Parts: sequence; structure tokens; C-alpha cells
Amino acid sequence: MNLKELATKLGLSPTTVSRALNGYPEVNEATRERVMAAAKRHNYRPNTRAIRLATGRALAIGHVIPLATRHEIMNPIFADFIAGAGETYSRNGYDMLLSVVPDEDEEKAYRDLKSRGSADGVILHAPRMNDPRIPLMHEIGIPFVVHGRATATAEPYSWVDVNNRRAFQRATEFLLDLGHARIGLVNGLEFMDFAIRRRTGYADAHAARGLQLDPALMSSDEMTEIAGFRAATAMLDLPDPPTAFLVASMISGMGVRRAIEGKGLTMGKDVSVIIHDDDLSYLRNGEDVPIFTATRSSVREAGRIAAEMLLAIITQHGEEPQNRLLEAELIIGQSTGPAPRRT
Amino acid sequence: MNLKELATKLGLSPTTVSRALNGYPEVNEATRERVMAAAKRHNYRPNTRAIRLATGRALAIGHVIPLATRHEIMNPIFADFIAGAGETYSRNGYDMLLSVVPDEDEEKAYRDLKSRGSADGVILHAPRMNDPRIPLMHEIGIPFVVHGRATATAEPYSWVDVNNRRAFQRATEFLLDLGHARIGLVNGLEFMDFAIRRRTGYADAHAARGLQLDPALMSSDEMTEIAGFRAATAMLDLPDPPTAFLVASMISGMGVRRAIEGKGLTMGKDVSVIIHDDDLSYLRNGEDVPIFTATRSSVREAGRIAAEMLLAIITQHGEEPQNRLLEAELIIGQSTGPAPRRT
DNA sequence: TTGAAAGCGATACCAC
DNA sequence: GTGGTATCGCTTTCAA
Repeated sequence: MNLKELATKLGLSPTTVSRALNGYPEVNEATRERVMAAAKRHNYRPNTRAIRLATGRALAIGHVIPLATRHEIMNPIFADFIAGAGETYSRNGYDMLLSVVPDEDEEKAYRDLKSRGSADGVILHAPRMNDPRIPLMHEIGIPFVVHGRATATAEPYSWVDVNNRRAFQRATEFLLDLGHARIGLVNGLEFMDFAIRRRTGYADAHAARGLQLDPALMSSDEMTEIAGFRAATAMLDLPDPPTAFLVASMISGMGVRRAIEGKGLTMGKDVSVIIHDDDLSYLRNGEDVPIFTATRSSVREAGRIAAEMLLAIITQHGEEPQNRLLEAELIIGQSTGPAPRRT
Repeated sequence: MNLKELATKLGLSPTTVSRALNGYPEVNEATRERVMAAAKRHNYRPNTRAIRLATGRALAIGHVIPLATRHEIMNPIFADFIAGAGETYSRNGYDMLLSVVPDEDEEKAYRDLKSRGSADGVILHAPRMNDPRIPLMHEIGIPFVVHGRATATAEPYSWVDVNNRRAFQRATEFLLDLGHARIGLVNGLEFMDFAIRRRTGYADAHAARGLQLDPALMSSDEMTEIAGFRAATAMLDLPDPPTAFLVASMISGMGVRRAIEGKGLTMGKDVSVIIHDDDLSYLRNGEDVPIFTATRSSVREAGRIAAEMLLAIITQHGEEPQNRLLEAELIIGQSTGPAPRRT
């Protein structure tokens, strides 16, 4: 059932039917109702392909996933973001286009999205310092919103980010308040923007109390279990090991846990651990005791907000860049309570 | 730059240019080369929207993600599958459409995909026993491939699956060979097809040796950390606890590990653990010793194969249903070596 | 081997 | 208010 057929059935012109369906004001209310009813009755759905061609809009938002950073898509955080954004797209009649491409084809993927007209805008993930994609988007001329920020980028752009610095600062302060003097930081790779901000938060908390940073307690590596394990093990082997850890992700957190276990220590007893980007619970006596619920829901909200921002830019195009900084939830239960000092 | 402009520049008709670009045989080779060169020089990309309308094809494959099973998208397995499928789509000029919809709108999402013409086919994820989506796809009349199988579905359909039964059978046999007599099964929810098959594999291995199954050692629950923790804890509290675990997923594996740790036991020493769908390594003395690399790469391959199958169905349409059963890799290192018997 | 022209199914401008 | 018609950019007969 297409527009023409429906129009014929109603004894109206396609023009009028189209207008009635799209809420144009000049249509007679009685006519509109007849049209609406008929459309529903015949289960009419306008052909998206035709709308796209006629309007010149793609009605789709692109997300490019370079394959080498495939762990990004695996990252629960990424999935939460996608879920939030996806909801918004569906609600607004937009499609979500996922382009999985080999690393070296990333730039081409963005260019194609634009030149073949398959997306009206894109969302950039996991920005780095001085990310080349931002000038690229400007050059290509495609509306975009960044999930995160790209330090050292001069041009203005729209972004939605979680306050990583603040989250790590608060977590560090929490541990310092518990009496920990040596806190190990198990961070992600510090060319990723968010990792830089997290380290800054950790450093700020120390600075505010006049505490020196010990480089031996600050690691930066992939957010994988093996990296987390190695970093934590190395720190625990120090003559003056940390009594607490602040870990950047659920995955590296698994490695940290294993390192602690490997040393015959117990989490929440010998060593306190705060894991960012985790919504898991620390379990004690079979009860759930949350230690750190950081950004799961914030990230989903970030996805929603980024999508709304992008759709607004696209439809009422030409807006000034907008920015949104979200605070991560911080829920800490008693199981992180003061760890026995080991010195 | 569109087809018409390019044709004008070349002094040819759009028809000829189109034919040259699309590899039609009747085009003069010299002409074709001129056209190709010009297209490249002017960076011509055909407008997908127009192609879609003209050909009546969507050039896109849909994946519907109901929101209530959002953990599915978070599941690394799902991500691997998507990565594999996505590669195939890109290579063949297809787009991947991800529809994130509220649970109750799932059926509508599939219907819209068809009636609005935004996908030429779909891939179904996480089939259940007697999955209603399979008759739905037939009713809607949209080509589809299932990732997994739906027990008790009479109608034929195309699927790609990993041999879950066999993987669990082999893992169980491996543990039995090590001398374990009591092996705890921490399985997913057994209305999911794959979970049923996994339990069957576990049971088959026991049956082959004339061993009785102990229901107290077989749990079935969500594949979450808390569920894994509870299941493993309950089993370890038995008068005759298991000396080994076979765990369905990386996530529930985290709970199992924690349960073991909580009892003051050590993985790989007091208790052997095999975790399915995990590509992590068990770490001992700082070295990586793989315990069980099950399906990560197989799942990615499954994504590739499912996508290829679907594209084949769509283009040379009307094929008989095809099926592919992939064997999971099974890599076991020495750290799972015989656990000291605890009885 | 090439080209003219009719779709594909909507939108949107211009008359009436 | 409603309808005729050009248009979006390509594919695909049908002729030449």
C-alpha cells in the first residue's frame, strides 16, 4: 500500500493525503480524519526510501566503529551509550547506522557516510587528545556530537561527557578519608581523553591535602584484565605497597582483584578497591553491598542526551555548539570500610 | 557530484555511465575506463538514497535489540557477533541497522522494518524455545537468519550456531579426566536455547561414563555476577562440594571466582574452573596461562557467516534454508591442571 | 554499444 | 483546502 493507492482509494490526491498524514495545517479536519482512519485501516506506512530521496535527508545517524578498537564496542560502557542513543533515535523516527570498518578505513567511512548520503549526522566515540576526527567532521561538513571531549582541540564542537575528573577526585577523597595514604591508580591509556581527566582528579585530591604523588602508584595501560593484573601486582610488590586501589574499568578491575587474591589478600579487608564504570556489587556474606556504582546509568543518559543534541542540531540546524557535563553517580557501601593498615 | 553531472562532463548519457560503473558487460572497455577514471577523479559516490528507491532494495540489514534484554548487547558475545557481521556488511555495501526498542515494541519493530522498507533482511539473536519471532518473520515475509537455534520450532529456517553441546561436553570430559568427580554447572537461564544445549553436553559427558547427575550441582540463572556468586556459593556450602566448576559466561564467571575467593579457596589450586565465552587468561606467577578460550573467535566467525548467508539469501533469493554449526575453539593450559582433591 | 525515457514513492511548489 | 506536476538521483526497459 503506497501513497498513490491510498489516495485513489480515498478519492483524494496524493498531495492532500501526504499533507493530512504529516500534520499540515491547511488540511480540512474532516478530511484529515478520514485519511488517518484509512491509513490505519490499510496499515499504510510511508516508504522510507522515497521520503529520504524526496527530502534529501537520510533519517539516520551514523556510528563508526573501527575494528582495532573493537574492545570499545565490547565495552559495557559503549553498549550503555548505544542503548541510550538508540532509544532516542527510535522515538524520533531515525535509524541507527553502525559501520564496522577496518581501522585504516575509518576516515573513508565518515566520508562515505556523507557523500553517499546515508547519515545526517554522526556521533564520535572515545576521543583522544587532539583527535583528528574533529577537524575531519568540520571538513566533511557533517553535523556531529562527541561522546567525551578532545583535549587540545581548538575548534568548538558539541559534546556530552561524564565528569571523569570529579568522579575520580571524589573516589580518591573517599579513600583518603578512610585513612589510606597510599592509593594505587590503575588507569586506562592516557592518550584517551577520559583517562587524562581521571588521573587529574586523582592528582587533585592529593594536591588538595598537600600529598605528594608517587609515580610508582600510578599506572596507565589498556583496560584489560591482564594489564590490571600486572599493574596491581607490581604495586603490591613495592616495599611500601598501596592499601587501596582506584581502578578505571570493570575489566581491569578483574585483573586487580586477581592480583590481590594472588597475594593472599582479601578485598574489602586487607585492601580497599573502588572500580569505576562498574555496576557490580561487592559481595560479602552473600549480601550485595555496592562499592562503587559509577557511570552505568550516567552513560546511558549521556547516550540519550547526545542523540537529542544531535537531532536538534540537524533539524534546527546551525545552532551553536552545546556541551553537557554529567555527574557520575557515586554509591559507596560499607564493604569498602577502612582496610586494616598494612604498614 | 551526481550521475547526471558526471555524464554531462563525459559527454555520455547517465545510462551509459551507470552501466559502466556497475560493471555491465555491454559497455565498451575504453568507455568504461574513461568513466571509471572520471568517477575517481571527481570523487563520485552514487547516492544511496536514490539507488534504494530505484532498485527497491534497502541495502541494509536490521538487528532489533529489545531493551529489556539489554544485557545482550552488553554481552561481549553479542559484540563479537556484531563485529563479524558488520565487517561483511561493509564489504558488500550494506548498512547495519540497529533498532533499540522497548520490549513491548519488538514485534512492531520488525513489521516496520519490512513495511517501511528499511531493511532487506534481519538477523535474530538469542532464540528461545519455540521462539515466536520465527513464525513472525515468515508471516512478515522478510528474509532472516538466526544466530542460534530455536528448539521445538517446526518450520525450517536458516541458522548459524556454535556447537554449545559439544563444547560443554568436551569441557566436562576434560574435568572428569583430571579426576574431578563433582563438577558444578553454572548455566544461563534454560529457556534460552543455547543454555539447554550446554546442559545437555554436560549431562552427556556424565552419562557416557555412567555417572549420575546431582541436581544440587546444576544451577540455571541469569548470566550475571551476582547469580554466579550465589550459585557457586550454594554449591561450595554443600556437604560434598564440587572440586570444579563449568561456567556459562565471563560475567557469571566473575561471580564464581568471587565465591571461591570468599571461601578462602584458590582457583587453579583448590578448585578448577572452566569459563565458557571467555578469552581471558588465568594468571599464575605473572604469566598468562590460558584456561579456556571458548567461543570468542567462533562467535565473530558466526557473525561473518550469518551475514554472508543472509546476503546470499537476499540476492539469489529463494534458497533453501541453510545451517552452519561451528565448533568452538577449546584451549586449555596447564593452570587448570588437577586440583587437589578436597575429599 | 549507446541513449531516451519511464519509473521508484514520496515531497513541495504553484495553481485553482 | 485541494490537486497537478516537477523533483530527488538513480536503475532499467526499449529503441536505435
